Amino acid sequence: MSDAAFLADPSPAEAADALRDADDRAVALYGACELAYDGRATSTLPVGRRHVLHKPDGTLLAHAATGHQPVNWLAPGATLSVSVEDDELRLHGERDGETLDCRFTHVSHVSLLPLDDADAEVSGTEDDLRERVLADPDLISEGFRPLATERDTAAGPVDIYGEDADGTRVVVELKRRRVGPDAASQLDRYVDALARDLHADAAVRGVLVAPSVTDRARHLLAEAGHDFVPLTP
Amino acid sequence: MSDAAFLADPSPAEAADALRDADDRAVALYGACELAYDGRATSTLPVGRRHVLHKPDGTLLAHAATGHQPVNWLAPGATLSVSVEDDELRLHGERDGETLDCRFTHVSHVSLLPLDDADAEVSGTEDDLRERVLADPDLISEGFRPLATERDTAAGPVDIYGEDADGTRVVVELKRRRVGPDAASQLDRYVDALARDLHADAAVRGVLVAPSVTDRARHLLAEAGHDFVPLTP
DNA sequence: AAATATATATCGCTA
DNA sequence: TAGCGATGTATATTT
Repeated sequence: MSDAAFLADPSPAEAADALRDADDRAVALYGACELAYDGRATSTLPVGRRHVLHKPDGTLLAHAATGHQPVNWLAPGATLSVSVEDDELRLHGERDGETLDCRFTHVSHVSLLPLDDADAEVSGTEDDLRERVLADPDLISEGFRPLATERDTAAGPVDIYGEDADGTRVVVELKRRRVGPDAASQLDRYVDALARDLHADAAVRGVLVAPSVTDRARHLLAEAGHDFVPLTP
Repeated sequence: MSDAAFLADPSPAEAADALRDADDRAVALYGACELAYDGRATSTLPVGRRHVLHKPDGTLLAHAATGHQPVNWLAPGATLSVSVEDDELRLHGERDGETLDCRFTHVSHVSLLPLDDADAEVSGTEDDLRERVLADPDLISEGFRPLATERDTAAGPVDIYGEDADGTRVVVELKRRRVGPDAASQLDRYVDALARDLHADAAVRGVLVAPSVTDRARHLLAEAGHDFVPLTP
């Protein structure tokens, strides 16, 4: 792969050439530009100083002064067109009917950056929580026996499906974070679906496993007769 | 605000000084670094070439070759500590019990970038959809009369609350995108809650407004007796 | 390609 | 501050 390269105060044509010669390098642009997105919604931004990053996978990110999120972007897979019109650098990204246009009134800096890809090994996810429950099923309730993970139902796959000490079928829904009403509804859908899958009169117990639960979710769980088991990943 | 500044091949100490002198400017670093995140989860990445952006609001973003999402990050509000140890630049970000450490084995480039903030005017949102329905309530059903928006219930605020041509109470839930089972459950919660708020025997009709629905969601709606109105923002 | 659920989601609003 | 829902959510997995 080519080396990193940096251009200070390039002309629009030089900036355009840099973008075209990027190969597998990411391109970071700094300058003043106007942004216009159209696709899932429509958004325009007046000229302002931004940091624009184009990755070799087509990702296009325009960052303003604040926030984790780019102020405008295109997801991976976009194709970029570069041109110079009226002595201005213009980027036109397109992907799946979405477009993002950047009109640079001034380009202050262009960097060509070889970046390494890397999958971060993340732990503390819902998968880890599941491993923990499977390793010690008594965490759910004394004598709980897991029978399957990702068991399919009409409502979708259930995190853990198993049996109580007294033979009652149990649906376990795992959440790594404090849960709200959505998780209670989700568990409810699974329990309903499983009860039908089995038999009209089959008793199915629902268990929500999470670090904690909001009041409203606790209420929903109680109403539906489901249990909550506090457990932190 | 200070001007933009660019440093090529800075020493670790020079890079650290640049970060400390950033004032209200964002700092973009390019080089090889090892990343370690700990907080809501745990993640480590071996040394690799990355693009790291630190914004004046504390946001810290580390980008690898692919993807919209940073490979590691801290949300706005983080505080950054900069140091040089073993002749290496080290960043330590901290926020609300979360930490992100960047150990640079080599810094190739540092930029100090004044960025403008900007709120993008976005159209095509759920708010726009609501305006459209309020302007032409017949879109819901012939003779529908909106009575309130964001009407509070025990389950949360309802998008639009109103009355049918025949006086039946109606709960309208708006979605700007194709909806799945979650939206059907949400509408169901609202309808249940409103029926209780009013009277035990009050009939409440649920209407989901969205461009389209998935099969499973359609089933859930049908089971609960709710209606679907196709409408694209 | 479509559907479904997760995420270190982030962001904005409201009580 | 916590809860709650929207987001141009992105991303992974499975069908």
